[in-house]
Amino acid sequence: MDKKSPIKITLTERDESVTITQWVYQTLRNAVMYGEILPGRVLTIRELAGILDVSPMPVREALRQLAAENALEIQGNRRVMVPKMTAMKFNELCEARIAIESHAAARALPYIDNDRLEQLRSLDSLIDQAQEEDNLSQISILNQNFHRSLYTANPHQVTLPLIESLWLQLGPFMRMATSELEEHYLVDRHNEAMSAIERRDAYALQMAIAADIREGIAFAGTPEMLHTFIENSGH
Amino acid sequence: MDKKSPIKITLTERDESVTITQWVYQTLRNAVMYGEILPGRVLTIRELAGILDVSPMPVREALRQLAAENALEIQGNRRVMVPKMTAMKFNELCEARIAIESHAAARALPYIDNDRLEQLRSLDSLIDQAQEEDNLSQISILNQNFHRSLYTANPHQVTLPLIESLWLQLGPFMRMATSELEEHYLVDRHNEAMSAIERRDAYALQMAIAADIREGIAFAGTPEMLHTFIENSGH
DNA sequence: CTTTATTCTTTGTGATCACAAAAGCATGTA
DNA sequence: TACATGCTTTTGTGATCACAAAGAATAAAG
Repeated sequence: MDKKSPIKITLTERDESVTITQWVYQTLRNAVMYGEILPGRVLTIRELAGILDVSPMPVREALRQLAAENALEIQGNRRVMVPKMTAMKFNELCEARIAIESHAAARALPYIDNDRLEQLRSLDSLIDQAQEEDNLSQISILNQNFHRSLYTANPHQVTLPLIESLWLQLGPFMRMATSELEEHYLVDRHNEAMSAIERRDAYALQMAIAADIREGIAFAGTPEMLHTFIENSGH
Repeated sequence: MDKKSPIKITLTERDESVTITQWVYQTLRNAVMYGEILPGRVLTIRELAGILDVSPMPVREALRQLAAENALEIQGNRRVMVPKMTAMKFNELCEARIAIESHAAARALPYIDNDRLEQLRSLDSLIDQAQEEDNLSQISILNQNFHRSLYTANPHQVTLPLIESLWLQLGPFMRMATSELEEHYLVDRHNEAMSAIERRDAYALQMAIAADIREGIAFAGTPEMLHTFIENSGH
């Protein structure tokens, strides 16, 4: 029955107020994000429908949406798979993150009021706390929240969906990166960012965000780590 | 029957080799791109299915895909509409274009070989030609092709889908912009870009691309033009 | 043993239907 | 006039089915 790797997807309780399609979408999105599905794995509608115990219809819609967000790849022969990663593509994704996110940060800066600043401070200290506790997955989540909170300060925000698409494509590697974070995190870039925000220094903020991204993914960029990853991608 | 504006969508012959969903997707995408559907207009699956003379199913899928690409907006109450434009949002979209596209151009530069260079030159001269003939819609299309051809030189390209999403959101305004292009196009930025490419000067290329985008949309950014646009958006 | 041809199975696509939620609409009340 | 209330219609969601194309497996031929 299950030719390929059996696919173990973390299932969460479905909130009644949410449509089945939305639930399937979130479930699959998390599965991709957390690397639960190997790159290169071919996904079939009926198989996923069986695993998630829903009809094929919501799966169809969720897959199409994820494909549109570049989280999944539609092969010429109308088949869907998790895209494979390469060292070069990984590099491009990181550089794209830096370009877009530092831009988004600078564009958000004028809109940061006291409430937002307080929220960012709170997230910052939560990250420090999680870092002391070595709670790696928590760090990863809080870090994303920090970035998101920063960018969404801009009420005319248009880049966040693009940024989220990049996060989704980097997926498991963003987590991988944080797994060795402590050793290399010599400078707390978030504190730098906070200070730049308080001084209303757009350029310094961009530098801090760029450094934060670059340092957070530096190791994943090292040959060893990438190699293990690309190997899994290969087949 | 038709409560709102009747929706006049340009229909093209459907190629047999293409799925109905893909054809519907392209048709609706063009309709949004060319401003055939007013912003704020609520779209219903069945209405579109009737207009396009297909079953509701392909329309459902196409709508979801376009929504994922930020071409359409899903309101809280599971309804789909063409997003309204505001002056601020328009500005954000333009600035985002500049940030991402100049980045994409710089990243593509090392990969531009002679074939690509020749292709760009050819497009450049076609644009000059269309400009002499005042063929505005042709200019708009060729201009997009020029940008696309430049960015896709990079074989590890990851930003093009994001850029296309921005183009889609700017949609009709990119055309609007070109309608007064001739008067303001004092400097041919494409020639500047070509020259930068030949000199392998990444910084100059970025500046040329940024200027090209900024000048191409400058008038749309003027109060008058935006006002007429936002008025239509308003209701 | 390898390669080609044929059958059988799997899978995406698209159509149709049932249902519940949302929207529209008319009527009634302050 | 403005706002609430009950009814009707519209609409998105999700399930099921038929079908053609793609894949996999088996058989036949070199």
